[in-house]
Amino acid sequence: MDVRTLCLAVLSKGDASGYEIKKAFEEGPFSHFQRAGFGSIYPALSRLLSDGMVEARAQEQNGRPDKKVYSLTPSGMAAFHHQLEGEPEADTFRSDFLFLLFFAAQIPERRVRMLIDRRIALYRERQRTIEQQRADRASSETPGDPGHEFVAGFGESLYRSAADYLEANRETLIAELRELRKTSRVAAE
Amino acid sequence: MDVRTLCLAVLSKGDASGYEIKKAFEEGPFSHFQRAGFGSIYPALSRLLSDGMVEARAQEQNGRPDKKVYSLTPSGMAAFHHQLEGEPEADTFRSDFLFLLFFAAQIPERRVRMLIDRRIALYRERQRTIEQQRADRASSETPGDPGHEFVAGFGESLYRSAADYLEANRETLIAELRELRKTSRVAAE
DNA sequence: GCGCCATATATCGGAAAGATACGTATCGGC
DNA sequence: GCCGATACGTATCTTTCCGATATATGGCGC
Repeated sequence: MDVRTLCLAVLSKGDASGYEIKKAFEEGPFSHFQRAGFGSIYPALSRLLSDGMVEARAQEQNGRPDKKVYSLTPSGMAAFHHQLEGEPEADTFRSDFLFLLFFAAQIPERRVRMLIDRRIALYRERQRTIEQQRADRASSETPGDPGHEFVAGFGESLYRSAADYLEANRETLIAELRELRKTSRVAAE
Repeated sequence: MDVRTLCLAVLSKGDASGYEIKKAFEEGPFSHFQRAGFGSIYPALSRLLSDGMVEARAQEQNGRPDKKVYSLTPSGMAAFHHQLEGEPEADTFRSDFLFLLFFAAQIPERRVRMLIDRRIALYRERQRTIEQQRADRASSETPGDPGHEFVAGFGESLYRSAADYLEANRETLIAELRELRKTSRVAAE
């Protein structure tokens, strides 16, 4: 998904400024499976504007510089729905963490341990964040959007599995690394 | 991880040409958590070469154009190990699939069903691929590298969880979408 | 004999990301 | 009363990256 489409998606949920769109990718529900920075959002909005897919109005603010609030035009809405009809591209997953652990045999045991522990904490935190957000939505009056809930559940489930795996296999890895080091020391003699 | 480091990583496992490095990211164990295309690999190798981190020798081949086989220099090996000491950047996960499902309420039921079914098949296939590769390694003489096995196990486990979640929640999602459509029809009357 | 696929190197253009610049306002601590 | 951190807000610049493309050859099936 290119950043233009992502902007259309955010705007389909309500008007927003460039800054607010960025926040949607930092904190909102999108944050777990899409992202975009200022370097992509502002050029995307300019182009959407000149293509007539969004409209902008300057909103005065006391003190702060004007906010440019963008809203979807009918043409932009149509373009967004057209994008929803296309075939999804393959997911991308990139992990420096797994890259490092792949070379665990070249890393001191203490550091391996620390890397894994930190990662478990991170995954647990993400898991709890999603749980919390879902609980908040569940307690509010409006029934949650089924798609939103399904996606949130997917994320929650994956973070839990990831943390579970790390917890379950951490000691085995450490033990195997020790064994390996012992063997290679013997071989070197 | 920038592509230069990724090239060093592949070369640390043995000499290779640019084409072979690409294949390592398409089929090898790296493929599940890092990737790189020709457009990044060749420039990266040129720069590593001029920085003295790799050496190249042309290997003649009958018919085919010469293969340029790169190998790590001591300086390149040092740079690689230095990279292993740095703090890993945050993982990136991007999914058009989840993006689409987030907007499931705007998508026809048949298509939602198809998208999920295809995705389950994809995850199961990936899961089985890793299982197969691990089984092959287990049956060979050489004991697997603990880091490699740990990372492979992580991937296998995640693909399984992802497929399990989709299977377990597919019908619930569809039912909720039907309910939603019924309600909004009633509301429109 | 034709097209397609695998091997193989290399570049180009566009998209994207991170860093940075430029500004204002608030809030807490010292 | 001042300083730094944080939040709000728009925008560009440079590096990096990726997909498409160009160029070549050989094998295989049809």
